[in-house]
Amino acid sequence: MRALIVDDDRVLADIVAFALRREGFEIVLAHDGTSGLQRWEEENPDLIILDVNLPKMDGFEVCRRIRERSTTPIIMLTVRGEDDDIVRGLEIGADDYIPKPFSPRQLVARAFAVLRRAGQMAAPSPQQVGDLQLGSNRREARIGDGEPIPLTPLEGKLLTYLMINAGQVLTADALIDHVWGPRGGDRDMLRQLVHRLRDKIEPDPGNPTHIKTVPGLGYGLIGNND
Amino acid sequence: MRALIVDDDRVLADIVAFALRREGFEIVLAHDGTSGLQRWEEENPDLIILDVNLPKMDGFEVCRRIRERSTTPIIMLTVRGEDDDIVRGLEIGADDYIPKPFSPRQLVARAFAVLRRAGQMAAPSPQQVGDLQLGSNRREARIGDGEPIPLTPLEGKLLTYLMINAGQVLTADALIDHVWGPRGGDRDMLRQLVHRLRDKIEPDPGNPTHIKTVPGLGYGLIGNND
DNA sequence: TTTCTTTGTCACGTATTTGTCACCGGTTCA
DNA sequence: TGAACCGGTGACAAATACGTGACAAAGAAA
Repeated sequence: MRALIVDDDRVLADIVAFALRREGFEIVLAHDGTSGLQRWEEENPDLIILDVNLPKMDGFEVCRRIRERSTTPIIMLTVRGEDDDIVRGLEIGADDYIPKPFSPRQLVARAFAVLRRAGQMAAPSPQQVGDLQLGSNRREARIGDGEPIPLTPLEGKLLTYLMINAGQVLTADALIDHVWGPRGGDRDMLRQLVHRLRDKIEPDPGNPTHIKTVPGLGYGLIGNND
Repeated sequence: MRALIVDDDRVLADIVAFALRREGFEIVLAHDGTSGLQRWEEENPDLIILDVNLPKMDGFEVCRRIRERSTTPIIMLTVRGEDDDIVRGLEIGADDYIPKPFSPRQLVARAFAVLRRAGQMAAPSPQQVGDLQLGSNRREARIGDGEPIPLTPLEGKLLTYLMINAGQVLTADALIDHVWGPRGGDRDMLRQLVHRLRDKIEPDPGNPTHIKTVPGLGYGLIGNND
């Protein structure tokens, strides 16, 4: 279980992180709205704790943007008494809100409650596709129960994205966008990256069993059901 | 089990002391902030009950100073309704708070709850990871049963944070944030700090067995299960 | 003050990672 | 048939990340 905490109050964020870690969560931290959104994309957490007041982009906006693309459970931290905030948050799609001040215990309890509710519908965030496993820090992969294979940052990014979308074919442009950002990469670089990744995770790189090529389109990770 | 009670209201302090004694605690009393801090250093209690309103140095300040050097559980006594106090207390690192007036039974229950939580974290993370031990004031480390190794304040801060998150890889930014605070440090400083810490706690600094580096990401303490 | 400890700054060597390019074989299409 | 295109591959260059040592600056202790 991985939780993303977005709060510009670093002390409070640390407290929350501490409380959740104690329950076995892995923690990803962000301290403003935009980087929160970014970390969400990169890390694909199972739970998001989101403060309302944030620099750069407020919690509502972050929540709204996440909801455009995902149903990851979101708990918002609001200032007590701001009923408008609460209503607005729930309208936008937050799963729960916790008014400050709160006890760490309360937060943990709500976190589990939200996850329990979500657990029935949400597909598990895919750390594993077929016999391919991705380490929690996205820096190592494992095939079956072989040795962990270290990945470079770009390789990790690519494989993460492929695994999240396992079974689908992703266009070259989409992959380039995600790995290098808009206007950051080109086909050559992607070809090279795929090549290097295959070298590591394909038993026979000349005859790939994980990353398939769809000529004229892009690449896809072969999922459990295709 | 030894509990330190810091409260200038001697009657209340006596009641608390009585309730805890009945549960088998040894009690240390202090009636103002500075002497509370002093008794904490001398007695190294397992639990601290800390009033907010104190002569000489208020409860927040005492709490903050203790947290600079230790994770001993702290329960703060606040005046009911002062939400700001509660938030501030938790931010500063208190483990729980009890609004006055409270029943002794409630206090005892919370004390045990806090201790239980603290005890749990003693197992997987905090003071000991693998053969690495951290002194309670986090100014010295020990490997196996070798000589204690003195640490500088920054080294202690870094190692503490790594130990709390043992087994997880922490990003360079997160580490910098935690050691120097926001916008306080840079990569160079972190590299140096890690270097110096390794010099002290790694038998062979060129081939680290405790602090592993994950290129492009950060560092992690190798835990009991990886 | 001097002295010692701790922390910050910088530069260098090395290894890793990433980007660039050229070439090859296969396919498509006129 | 052959030109154009696409993807796979290897070689190499550029950029970056780390570890390390030396030294300066800041701060604490004597």
